[in-house]
Amino acid sequence: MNKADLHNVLRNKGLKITPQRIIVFDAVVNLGNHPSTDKIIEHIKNNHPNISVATVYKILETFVEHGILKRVKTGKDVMRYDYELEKHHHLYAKDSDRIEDYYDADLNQLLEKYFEQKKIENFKIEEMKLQIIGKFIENK
Amino acid sequence: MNKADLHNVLRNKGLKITPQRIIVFDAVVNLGNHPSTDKIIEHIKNNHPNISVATVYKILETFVEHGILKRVKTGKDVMRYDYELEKHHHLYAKDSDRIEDYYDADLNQLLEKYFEQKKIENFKIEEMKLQIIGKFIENK
DNA sequence: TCTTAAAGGATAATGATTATTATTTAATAA
DNA sequence: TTATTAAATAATAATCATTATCCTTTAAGA
Repeated sequence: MNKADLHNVLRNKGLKITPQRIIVFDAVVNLGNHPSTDKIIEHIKNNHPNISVATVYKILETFVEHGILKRVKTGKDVMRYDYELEKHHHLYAKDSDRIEDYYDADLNQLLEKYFEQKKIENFKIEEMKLQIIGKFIENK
Repeated sequence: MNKADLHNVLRNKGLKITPQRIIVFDAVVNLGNHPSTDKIIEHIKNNHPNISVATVYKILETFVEHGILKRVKTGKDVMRYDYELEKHHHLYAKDSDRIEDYYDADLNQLLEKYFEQKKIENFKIEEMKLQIIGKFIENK
């Protein structure tokens, strides 16, 4: 999902293409992904002060309903949003509360193969997400 | 972590062993694990109506700080608690919002082996949690 | 027991989210 | 291009979970 796709997706779903929706989507993208509601609202307040907070909440809700964004959760108490729909996992550092996407086709394949053999009783797998918890190492 | 251990853990951490703490811990265990704050408070209200809600919040916070409980997050908006400290993953059904623990030593080994070879740049792995999303199949 | 720091209880305050309702607007067709 | 209308937005009030405050009680150790 990128900015250009948004138009089409909204149209296909029968949702109106409004400036507010574009602005909210841009905000999530510009904030580098995984922003919290706070961050999104703050960003929009700065750049488009005439958009109502209630509208932002409603748009986020609409986007999640229609699969345009996903909600991500960490151990902390805030909701965060993710616009990348391509299959990926998350690197998460508790101390800094930082999240990064982690793409790894080999890993996906490994997991899929594994669960083709090893069936889980009474459960049909649709999707798998690995949360890799640790520390980011800053290189000086 | 089981009920019997709680005493020792509290004592070792220099935390006081209070009836309220025991009751909150029991509530989480009795609720079958992964209960939401709501469920915990409701359960305690029914069985011990003289415990303050604020106290329950404070105890949950204390338990998380000291690793006695962990917070679990789903895609939904509520906080849930997990007392099982043994390494495990989660089966999660979006529709019913149900979570089950999933133990799989082979899987743990597979993942560990995989990441021994495949290093992630600038990241030191401490822990991995697989969230397996899908549907529970009820058998009639 | 006595002492004291820690913990609990009650309630107010906070703050994020949701609901409400009037107004505006995007989309469609005439 | 304009008119129509359902959908979307804005503003604000209401809600509700969580946190803070402050006073009282209690667990733990001397």
